[in-house]
Amino acid sequence: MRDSLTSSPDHQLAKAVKDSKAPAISRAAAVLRLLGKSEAPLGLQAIARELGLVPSTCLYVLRALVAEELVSFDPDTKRYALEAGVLTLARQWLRRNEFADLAQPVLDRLAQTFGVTMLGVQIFGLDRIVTVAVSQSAGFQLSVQVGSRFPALISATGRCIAAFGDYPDSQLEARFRPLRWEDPPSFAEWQQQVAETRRQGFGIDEGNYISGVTVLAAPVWKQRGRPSHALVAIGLGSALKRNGMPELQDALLASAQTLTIQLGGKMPRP
Amino acid sequence: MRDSLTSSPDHQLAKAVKDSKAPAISRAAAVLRLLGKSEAPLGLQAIARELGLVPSTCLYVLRALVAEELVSFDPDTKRYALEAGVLTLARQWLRRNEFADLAQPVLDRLAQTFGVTMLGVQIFGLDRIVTVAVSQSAGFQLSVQVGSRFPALISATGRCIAAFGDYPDSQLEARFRPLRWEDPPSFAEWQQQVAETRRQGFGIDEGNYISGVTVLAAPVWKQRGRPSHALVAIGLGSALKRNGMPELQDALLASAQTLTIQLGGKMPRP
DNA sequence: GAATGCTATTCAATATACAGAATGAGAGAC
DNA sequence: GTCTCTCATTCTGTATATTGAATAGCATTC
Repeated sequence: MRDSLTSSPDHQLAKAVKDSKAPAISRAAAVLRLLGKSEAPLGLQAIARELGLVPSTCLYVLRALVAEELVSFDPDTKRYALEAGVLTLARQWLRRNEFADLAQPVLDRLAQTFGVTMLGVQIFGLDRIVTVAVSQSAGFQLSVQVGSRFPALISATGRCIAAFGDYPDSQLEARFRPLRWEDPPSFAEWQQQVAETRRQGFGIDEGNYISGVTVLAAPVWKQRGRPSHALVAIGLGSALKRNGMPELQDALLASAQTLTIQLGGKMPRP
Repeated sequence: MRDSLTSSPDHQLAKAVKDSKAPAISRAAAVLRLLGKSEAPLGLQAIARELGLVPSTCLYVLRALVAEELVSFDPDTKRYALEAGVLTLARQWLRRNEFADLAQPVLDRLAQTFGVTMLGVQIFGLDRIVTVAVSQSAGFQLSVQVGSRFPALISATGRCIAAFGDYPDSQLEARFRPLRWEDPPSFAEWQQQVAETRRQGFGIDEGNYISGVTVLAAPVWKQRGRPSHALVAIGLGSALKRNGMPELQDALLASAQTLTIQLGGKMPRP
């Protein structure tokens, strides 16, 4: 997901449209994502220009999306925005997502016990991870955080993905290079940390991703092979050291193993 | 949204596909909704049969949705299900939904003060309402409830929509008839309650929708005209009577009026 | 082990969704 | 007031998405 500065016709979209036998769907998804990213409702031209679509085609896409209640249309301003229909889909997804269900009480318990923010994330290969469950020790604006996306190899979860995913180094490096850290490790340093992660069973990011913030991640398997999810603990570095890192590490690892078993998965080495 | 018993090719979909200039999008939306409704992942044939689609067309739709990460595909079982991409869209919608943002603290306060479950809902004409924010006095599985849909005229919110929407009686009755209540009022009784709602400024449902459960709803306006949202309080009838119904009514009405002003709307009678 | 269901998938013909130009419809400049 | 610029929208021919049949895979049954 490259940030599009001002107006750069979407190149990836052009390819997706060409290859697909249902290009309207790629266009529709691109429109939805653009509307999601935008701070304010957008007009037809703005959308068409940003995505490199012909205005008339774009209009038909938008009309179809409005008819499906995925996009709202204000007849006065002629502006389009996301509609609540997307919420309904998300709710349905959450309802039958086993991992989110099973992880939630675990996250709540760990967040409360150790005073950290806990995430349950789903892994999408080497591409990215998505937050699917959240528990915060203080305050509770749950739903706004669920659904966040991050590059796969960033922070502690990234070290887990690299450690247990069995990817060739060349692929890892290609994905590693463009990452943005506040305090970036070198690829060599990072590979050592990945090796350490493989040994310990969980990953640590000590202020690399965000200065002063320590992140722990333990992988969860749904099938044998590559991990499908992870449990993540996020805390201020100082707070974590005081509050017993070792205990949190043990608890995190144990919870991840329990979840793996509940999901019918298999840890890599018995 | 008619419940499709077993296998009834979707009639509404057929019409939507025909009228639209981008039928693939209607098909895609129908597939997403079907996958959302389904308890388990579905195979290609099952989806095509249920929606009345040609299997090959359905395959292309599914492939496009998989490419957009809105649908997941298990190569072993050849089954399709909703993917986490829908979550990301929902999160983006929530982030820039003014009503949900403004309503959340209000709902939290009312839920805690009166020991009731509070909802913020968005109104879609005479068709339906969608829950966009939730606060429960005990326990907190927020996200799973957000996104729920109900028929527009059901329960207390329905009386508000009828009272302040200025719809012709014939339309109201057509929408009223098919509603399912546990203890259904007659249309005449209901119209009296609607009149009462117009007088009081908020709607009450005392055990009609669900026996033993009292629901209060106060409308919120985003523009002049028809109400766009509502605040809803749900409690056991007995608990509500003890805990000071009048106070809750006043607080609900006051909060709805405050929200209306914050959203830049206008109450009907100055 | 062949046969019979069921799947998912490919393929070739054609109905139609789409691109691009032409037309309306407003908003602002002067 | 008129002109102009930009926006949304309609119109029309053609590349192509969709269709329905044909193929291929994979269990289960006989």
